Amino acid sequence: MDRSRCENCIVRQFNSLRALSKEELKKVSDSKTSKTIKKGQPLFEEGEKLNGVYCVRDGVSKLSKLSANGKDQIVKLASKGEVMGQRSVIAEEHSNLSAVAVSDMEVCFIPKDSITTSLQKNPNFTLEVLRHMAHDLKEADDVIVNMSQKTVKQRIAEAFLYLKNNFGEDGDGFLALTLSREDIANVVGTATESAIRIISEFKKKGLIHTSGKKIGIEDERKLRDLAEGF
Amino acid sequence: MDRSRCENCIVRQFNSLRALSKEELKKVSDSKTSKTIKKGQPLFEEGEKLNGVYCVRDGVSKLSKLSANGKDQIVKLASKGEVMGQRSVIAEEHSNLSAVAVSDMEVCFIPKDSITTSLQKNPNFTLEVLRHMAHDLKEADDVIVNMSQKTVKQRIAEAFLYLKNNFGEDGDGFLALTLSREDIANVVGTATESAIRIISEFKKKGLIHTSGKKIGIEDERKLRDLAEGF
DNA sequence: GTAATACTATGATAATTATCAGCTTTTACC
DNA sequence: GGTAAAAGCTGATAATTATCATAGTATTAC
Repeated sequence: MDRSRCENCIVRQFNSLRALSKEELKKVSDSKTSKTIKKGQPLFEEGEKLNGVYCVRDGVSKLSKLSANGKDQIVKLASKGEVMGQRSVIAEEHSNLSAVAVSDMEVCFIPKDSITTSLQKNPNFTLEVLRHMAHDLKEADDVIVNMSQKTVKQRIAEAFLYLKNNFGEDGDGFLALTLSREDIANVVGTATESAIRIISEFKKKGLIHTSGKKIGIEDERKLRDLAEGF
Repeated sequence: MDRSRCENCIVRQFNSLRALSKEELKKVSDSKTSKTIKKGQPLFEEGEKLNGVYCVRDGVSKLSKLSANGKDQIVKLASKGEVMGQRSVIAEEHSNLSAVAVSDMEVCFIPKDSITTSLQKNPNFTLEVLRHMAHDLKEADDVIVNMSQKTVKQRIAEAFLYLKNNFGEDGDGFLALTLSREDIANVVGTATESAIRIISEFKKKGLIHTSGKKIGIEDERKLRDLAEGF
């Protein structure tokens, strides 16, 4: 079985491409190109015109937006199965976000033509994309509320729980996705020093343990209570 | 001309319902009910199961989410032409937001059946809804960045500019949409007292003028500079 | 292997924002 | 039209968070 073909790609099960017909999928597969992206490399930049979407086969990318004060706000972390750049292609706008790999990645670039024609002809696919976007919008609403109503401490606690739930742990009990302290700060929207300070505090309190950049969750219950505001 | 019919409703031009066929529109119009909502009254509550969507003919509604600390975070203000509850109906989930009128409203309630059948059968409509949601998602991303990277002062300045751009001014140079100080605080995600203090400060500096609850923009340029961080 | 560079860490201090308390003004309602 | 309730306002203070400075530690490049 040729795993480089979309038809045989497991990742597809997780995203809206599964609603494509056999013929459509064949067309997509014929037009796509595979890319390997090293950790730290950009996939696309804010303001760039996207000629297609990126389907993540492996690895994780941060989607961020530069704010006026020069800091990057990470809006989302996209991993296996997620399609990046959909929003911009659908709205026919330049990208509002930058995408940079936070781990080595394997992605497929799908030119927008095959996407847009399917969007116009296959209601099932369009509806599937719509459902995904509805979900993303809900998540975005939740992020807005968390950002504006929770303290930095709560947001960091929540971020660790999020990382565990979405990316899991390695064999040694550390979070499988290792982010730099700066990236963690940019996820929760705070200064790097503040993030580091709170991480130290969590460590002292036995909520987490660390080894270099790696972070492991020690007391999930307490972390959750903290995130909820108790 | 019967203006109570969707076919003749101008508001429709602003939202995705314009992509419906004549027959679909007729069906929607036959099944919809018109409602008058007084300022302060709820349209629906967070967690409620929505059996349809609300199309705003007149007035403004706040869409908010209760946070753990008991404060309401206003995520969006919906006015003429906007469709509320779409996201929940599409995702087949309970609403993640509450909707409360911030001015007297006229809305049409459209049962979800006519929406979902059109979503399955009319790709143009689905695509139109998708485009709108893509736009909402971009706006949500922008809000996330503003919330996490800007100071309360900047966010309030921005909120006033937003109110002017989206709802305009009355004959006397006041913002057409009058929000309570508490609502303003809930839009920018701060304590009511902090919002009031900053409003007083803006007044002293000649950026705005007030009369009771009403707020008028005095120096748009300076307000914009402030919002941008200068 | 070592120098250069980026990342992590911590202290001191300043700025921002929240909270609590008390007061005045406005609004709503009988 | 009077009164209770709600909303608006201000001061004092505490808590949170950012900023600046500095130093240790890890990574990378040559």
